[in-house]
Amino acid sequence: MYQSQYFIPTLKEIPNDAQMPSHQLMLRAGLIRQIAAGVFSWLPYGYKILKKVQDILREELDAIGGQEFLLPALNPKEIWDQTNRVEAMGDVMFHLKNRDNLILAPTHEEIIAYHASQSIKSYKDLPQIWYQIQNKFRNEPRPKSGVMRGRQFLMKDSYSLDASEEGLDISYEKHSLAYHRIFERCGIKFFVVGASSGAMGGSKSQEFMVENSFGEDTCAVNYESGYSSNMEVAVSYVQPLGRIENSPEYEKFATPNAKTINELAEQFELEVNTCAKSVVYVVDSELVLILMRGNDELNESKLQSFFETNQTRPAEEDEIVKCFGANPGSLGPINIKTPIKIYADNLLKDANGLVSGANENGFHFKSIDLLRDCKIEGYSDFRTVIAGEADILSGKPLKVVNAIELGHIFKLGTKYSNALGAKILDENGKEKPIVMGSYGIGVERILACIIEQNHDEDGIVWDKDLTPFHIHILGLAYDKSEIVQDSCNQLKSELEKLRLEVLLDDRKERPGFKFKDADLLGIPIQVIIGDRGLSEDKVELKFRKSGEKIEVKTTDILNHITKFYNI
RNA sequence: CGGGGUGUGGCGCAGUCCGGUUAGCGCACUUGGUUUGGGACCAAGGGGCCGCAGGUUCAAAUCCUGCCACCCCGACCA
Repeated sequence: MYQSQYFIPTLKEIPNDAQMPSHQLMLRAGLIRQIAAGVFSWLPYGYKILKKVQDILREELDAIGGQEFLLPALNPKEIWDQTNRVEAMGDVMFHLKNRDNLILAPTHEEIIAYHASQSIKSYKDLPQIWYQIQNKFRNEPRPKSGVMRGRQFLMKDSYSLDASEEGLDISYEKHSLAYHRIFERCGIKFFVVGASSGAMGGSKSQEFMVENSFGEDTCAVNYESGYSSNMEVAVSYVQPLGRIENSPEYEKFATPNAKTINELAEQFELEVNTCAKSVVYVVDSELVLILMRGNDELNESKLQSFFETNQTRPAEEDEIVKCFGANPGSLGPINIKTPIKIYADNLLKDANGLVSGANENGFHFKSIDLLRDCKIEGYSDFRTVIAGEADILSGKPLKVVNAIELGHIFKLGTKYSNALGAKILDENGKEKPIVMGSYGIGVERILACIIEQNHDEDGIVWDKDLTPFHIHILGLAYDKSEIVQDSCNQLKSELEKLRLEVLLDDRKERPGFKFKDADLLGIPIQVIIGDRGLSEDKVELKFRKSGEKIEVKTTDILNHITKFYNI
């Protein structure tokens, strides 16, 4: 490819709209251009590498028996009504104004289940793995970070269809392995976390995450022990409070200036951990009290999975006052004006000797015994893990990091097959719903993550195993020097015979300009060919990653390159 | 949806508070010349409905009203 004829509009300056390094570089190196918030065009240089990422996805999915589909972006609303997801998705789903019975598909579980229901009738037809690599449409409230979160985005989605839970386990495991291979081949450092299944339904679910300060998820990790978990479900080892010997009757005492746990602990010389904090939530429009240890923070995701609902919110002050007869700051499990259900964090299980609010402004109780003095409906892990706490695997400190969700694998179960009537007859002639799994990867996110992990101040640094071009030939004074032209073109055709992809900078630009552009584009090897070197029968080789530059004889250049690419 | 910010040539910005030449600068672009191994220099050019609409005024990029777009924080995120 001659660069003078290749549309690759590079930018010297960082576009004002881009914050994330990968976003900046994708714009600067001419991979993408934004067309609206969360909507991007892929330019030739970007699309070239994006297709290579897709090749990897296809190879690895084909390797586990996947079959590629091309599914429509326009879907009949009727099919989506059968799983009630038009309502569940709400504003996230794009609707059409002038064709009300169609929607833009945000994902394709329904369509897959629909096809299965039509044509899969027997356990003998299973298992199947069906996948697609296509644009999905979601009306994201706030697109951000370039292709990281868009309203139209490319997704690899696969779906497994099995006759049994055991079959699903196998399909799920196959995907897990395929995902490991995919991300390894992309050269991405990642980790896997257990995740909450959210509104998708289903049982087991894991996310493939990439540590990144711009990531929208938060995870607790310890790379040494291998512990990693989304903060939604992360746990750590913390000693429960337990019971103390001496357990007198609880007793009210005045705490006029103590509104927070810290103030209370400080003024009365108490252990923060023995103060039970009262957190009031509205769960499915019912007020509940959650007792937390000291300054532990309630984790709303854990609360939601405990109550199996996503309808939760902190109670408003007026609701609290009305129910408890006291203001926040003096709340506790005893003497509630209108008794409500009380739950407590595992660390407080059966504890005594606690201090908590007396539900009377300015007063607290001490020596509370949860076994004796109040009724706890249930204990669970409600607390948010804090960085530095002990990892449950190794006891070593946990790190809390931001992360990008690259892939997600789900055991869906029978939710969609039941809703769409995707049923089979088993060995005994008994009708059963197909057991499904769903497995997604954000294709453009892969590219963004590669660039996040492989760039420097000069530009992108592609890996030799995944790069738009293998060699970047920089012809210095190409337009003036016939000998440079001949030399460049000869090398180009020799390399192309070896099936290596070559970008030849034949533009009428000054050397410095070409060097800067080449570093920005990030092709692994630059071959710098100019009159100066050729006069001594030499060219220069620059390795983008290390920055190392070597002068080699023109007769040796091919050897160096084939060695680098192992061919 | 709440809060904040920004819209001026392809990109990055100044000018807006305090209205008044022909709207300016750097990069990019065109032509000519000199240069040519890390984003050259000189000269001459081309390119703007100053986000859109309405209003105030003799006069609006600048003041007022409404709207739109984009970015950031939050909420949300199958």
